[in-house]
Amino acid sequence: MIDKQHTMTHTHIVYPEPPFDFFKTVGFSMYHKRRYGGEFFKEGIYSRLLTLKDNIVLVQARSLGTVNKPAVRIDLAAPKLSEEMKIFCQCTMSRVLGGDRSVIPFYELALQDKSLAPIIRSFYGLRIPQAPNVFEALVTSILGQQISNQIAKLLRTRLVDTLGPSVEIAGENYVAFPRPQDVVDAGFETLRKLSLSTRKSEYLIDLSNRLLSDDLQLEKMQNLSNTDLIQALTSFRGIGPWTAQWMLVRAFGRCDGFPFGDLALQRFMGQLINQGIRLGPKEALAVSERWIPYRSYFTTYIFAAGRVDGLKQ
DNA sequence: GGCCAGGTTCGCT
DNA sequence: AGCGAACATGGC
Repeated sequence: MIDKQHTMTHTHIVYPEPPFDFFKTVGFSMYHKRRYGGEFFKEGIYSRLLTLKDNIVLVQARSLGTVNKPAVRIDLAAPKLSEEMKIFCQCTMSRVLGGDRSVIPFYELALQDKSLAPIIRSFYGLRIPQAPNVFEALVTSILGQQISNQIAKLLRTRLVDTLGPSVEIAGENYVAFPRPQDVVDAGFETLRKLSLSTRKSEYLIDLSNRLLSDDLQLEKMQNLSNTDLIQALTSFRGIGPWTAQWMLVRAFGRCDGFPFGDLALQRFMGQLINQGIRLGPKEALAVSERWIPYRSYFTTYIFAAGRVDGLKQ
């Protein structure tokens, strides 16, 4: 599977806290597709290229256990694999698979809620999959602003295919999510040619330049409170309340993010508790108070349910 | 065929 | 402060 002659490899097994459903979590992350952006899923193996500076590592994860006795085998392969990279990949994959945040406190709260209990049972073991880094999460969210989910996917795949570093391993081609430098190198015209709007192209290049010049140090924001984090994120051009809330959920590992401005979220909540009539942002926010401080989980679970078939259980 | 889909900024009134 | 335009495609 991996060409061992030209690569260094490393294997380890992680044991997430149960319940952990590998397939539901990966499926949710990838919309149950074989390929989604820089994520690949084939024959039970979830693959991704992770980048740190100039290093590129192929990471492959597969389930060895069950939902209640979870075990995940992680295989790394790269031309050169330092201890630093091994640790980086291990930490990153743990977040990507949502293994670092327990669902149990959320279940205790949600199972008391009659409207939510069936969804919890249907998606038992689903965790919150996170982007490997804040940059990828931000770019993905900016691409998804305003336009339909389908178009967002199209733009994302085009961006990854065109700008992302790629490697071929054992006859299989893998593409990594573009790094800030890749976006800057591509330039405005290239982004426009991918059908990104003038605004989105500007946002992405601006964001990448700030990251490269150390003007903006996203990972340092980890220490901020939710309120301060929202404040910090929305002070940048192209990041509004919707994007900032999704960052809490998808990038910063916060348990109580709630993108109340999201049209799909409002629709799903309307189906859940308002006879199918979409809630307004203020109503959604008011209703959500009963799920504090676990609204990132609520958001993930209601999207999982809503994507399948409305909210029909 | 028209309208709406997983927002946000900016430049007009 | 309040409004409309901007990226493309598919489903109803």
